[in-house]
Amino acid sequence: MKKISESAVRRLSLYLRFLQEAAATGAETISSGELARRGGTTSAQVRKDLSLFGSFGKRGMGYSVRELLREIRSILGLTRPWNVAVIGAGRLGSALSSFRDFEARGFDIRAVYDADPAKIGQSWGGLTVLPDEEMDRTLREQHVDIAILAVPADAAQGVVDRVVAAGVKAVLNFAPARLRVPRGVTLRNVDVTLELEGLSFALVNGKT
Amino acid sequence: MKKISESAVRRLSLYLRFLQEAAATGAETISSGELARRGGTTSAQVRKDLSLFGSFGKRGMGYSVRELLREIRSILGLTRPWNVAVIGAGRLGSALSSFRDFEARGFDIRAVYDADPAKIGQSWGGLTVLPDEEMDRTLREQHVDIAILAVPADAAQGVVDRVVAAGVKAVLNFAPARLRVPRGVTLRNVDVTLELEGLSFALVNGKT
DNA sequence: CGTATTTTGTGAATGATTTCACAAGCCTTG
DNA sequence: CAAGGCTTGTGAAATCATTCACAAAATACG
Repeated sequence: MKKISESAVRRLSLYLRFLQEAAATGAETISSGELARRGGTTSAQVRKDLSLFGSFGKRGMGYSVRELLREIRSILGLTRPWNVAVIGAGRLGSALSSFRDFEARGFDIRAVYDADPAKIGQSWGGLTVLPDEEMDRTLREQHVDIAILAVPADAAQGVVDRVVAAGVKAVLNFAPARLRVPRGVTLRNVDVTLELEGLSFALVNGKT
Repeated sequence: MKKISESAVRRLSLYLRFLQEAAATGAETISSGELARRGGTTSAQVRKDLSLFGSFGKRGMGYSVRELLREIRSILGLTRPWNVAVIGAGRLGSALSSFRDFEARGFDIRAVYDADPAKIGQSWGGLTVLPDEEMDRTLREQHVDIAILAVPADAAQGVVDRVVAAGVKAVLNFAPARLRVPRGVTLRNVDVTLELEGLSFALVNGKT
């Protein structure tokens, strides 16, 4: 299979969102031009992205919203639900655990962990904060696929090592730290400080 | 001036972090190879990134940690503090407002706003949640440079229009929505759902 | 002082991604 | 059912980003 760039996957995810919006308004079909307009890209880009996976459109007509929704969901692996755990029950972990949007998209938060005894046992919308000693066992038991790390930077590498040992194959890291994971485990970082510094650069350079 | 890619700026931001770590351990110099190792890139990439802005190293010796720190901070516009406002006092806004790391890096959170009367007046670490009607006036008064949007997706475009009208030139958007901003305003998105879907794709495709 | 060693800075080469441009397909209309 | 008008799918071209490879500069050391 061809190599798919990260940016292409990001755009597919965006197209999926636009398709859902279009479906909500009752649209039956949508053109690459319309998807491009909403995504701030070009129609050729949209068609190229889709062509990496097949031919889903009808010439002259565009794409069937329903069909393309189904295809992109399938490409992105969103036809099955994923089990997610949030590690770290601080303010950020709390915010992420309560984000109802995730459930709607098939990311089921199965557990929240923390090392702080004061936090353990607290209940958040049906979830109880578990002590981190139970992490290793329960991550396996619940077949957790994705771990979201909302822990301090200096704890992050230790935590990621443990979740990987417990069979987790995908990690979304919010700690401002560069983590090492073995081959076969996918890591993505959300680094707010980096984003702010990017904005700072843009401000002093007058770029858009 | 040459065009600087977004990824180059991201890497500079990372190098900055590594330099701070190195400085903390008392290191006087650092090589491109060492920076590359920590950043998961190559030494040639590091040198190329730096060469976009000047020649900061000594052949045979590497870079002076102190000097390169100063240079990168200057490149990224981090020699002055920036005024930041957080819009939306939900859980995410709360988490962001309390993130002490920002202050340390020169991003001063000057105000938090919300539209919900129940939240207004609450005090968080020296900041009082202000009603959104005061936004337009106080953003200007406080010379806010950067707005962090932590509001629901369907409110985001309206909010961004208002902060732009109030003179804000950089926006960090956490809402899962594609926003339109005029030329001269920089927008960055942090979209957790997109990241999760990227992980989902990796899981079903066995990619790293 | 000269040689060995290290590491930078940077053109040239390679690789990846985006844009262009157009033939081919599908629908509508008369 | 033929002509006209859209819109797709995709090679080719162009642009953008990364890696290579090496001369030049700096130090260390005998």
